[in-house]
Amino acid sequence: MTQQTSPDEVARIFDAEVRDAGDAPFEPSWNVAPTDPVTVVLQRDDGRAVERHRWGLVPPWAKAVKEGARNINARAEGIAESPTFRTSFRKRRCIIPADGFYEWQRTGGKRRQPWYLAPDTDDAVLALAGLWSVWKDPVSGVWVPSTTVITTDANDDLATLHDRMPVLLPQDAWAAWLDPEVQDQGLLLSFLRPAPDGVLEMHAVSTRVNDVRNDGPELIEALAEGDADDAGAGDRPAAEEPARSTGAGTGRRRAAQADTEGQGTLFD
DNA sequence: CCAGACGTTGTT
DNA sequence: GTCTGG
DNA sequence: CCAGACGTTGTT
DNA sequence: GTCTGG
Repeated sequence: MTQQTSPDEVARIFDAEVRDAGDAPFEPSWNVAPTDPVTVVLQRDDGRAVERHRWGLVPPWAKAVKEGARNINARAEGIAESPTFRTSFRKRRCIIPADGFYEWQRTGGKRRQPWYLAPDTDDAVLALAGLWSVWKDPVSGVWVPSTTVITTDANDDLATLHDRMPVLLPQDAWAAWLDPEVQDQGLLLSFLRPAPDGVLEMHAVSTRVNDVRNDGPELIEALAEGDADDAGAGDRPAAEEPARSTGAGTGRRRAAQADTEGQGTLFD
């Protein structure tokens, strides 16, 4: 996924407060990879918080943090029963604010063609449905917050790329999803369905995104027409010093007003 | 009772 | 932590 | 998700 | 083929 929106901006959009920014400082990213820190929105006792969690849910019984790597996604089907996810589904739901996400298309050959998907409404932030947990490292005693992205069937827009997609929560579902007091599993599960068609724009991008060492706004640039099989940089080594764009105009978005309006229209 | 799993993706 | 398999 | 490793002994 | 790292 991509996360360019700053925690402060996310806090405005979701009516939350930034917490725990120190542990995993925010950097805009166009290539958020498993085990990387991700910005999440969740409900604490004293209000909504924007935090940074490790991507890949580490269950409480894990012996090592790496065990979370397998849990980067949680299938919506069975999420209420699975030992790894059910407690989080009942008590620790969150939203992962993403500017866009990637899907890899199997082309028949070995190469996987990445596509970038983002709201067709400029300035909207996607609200990916997620779960979170905390795990205490038995060796160091350090508490590690972690998160997972819930997936469901792909909608028709994505069907040619892949058969799954992240769950996108419409704005009118945010409050119930984040509220740990809400226990109506039927209601919660009803949110976990494919997004309506037409809310996402998609275009093929360079295979540079396939290497986690690459990052920067160039990763989401559309390939020229007919270049879908282009190697990009997938068969070349990643840059030794990957670009972290600090250029003007990146990592910023316009007023939250526009964001919330955009989001509000996504599922009308 | 203890040991071992606990997950998703995609491929065959 | 909790469930399943043996 | 994709990329990259997948191994030991011994030497510098 | 399968696992680990990011």
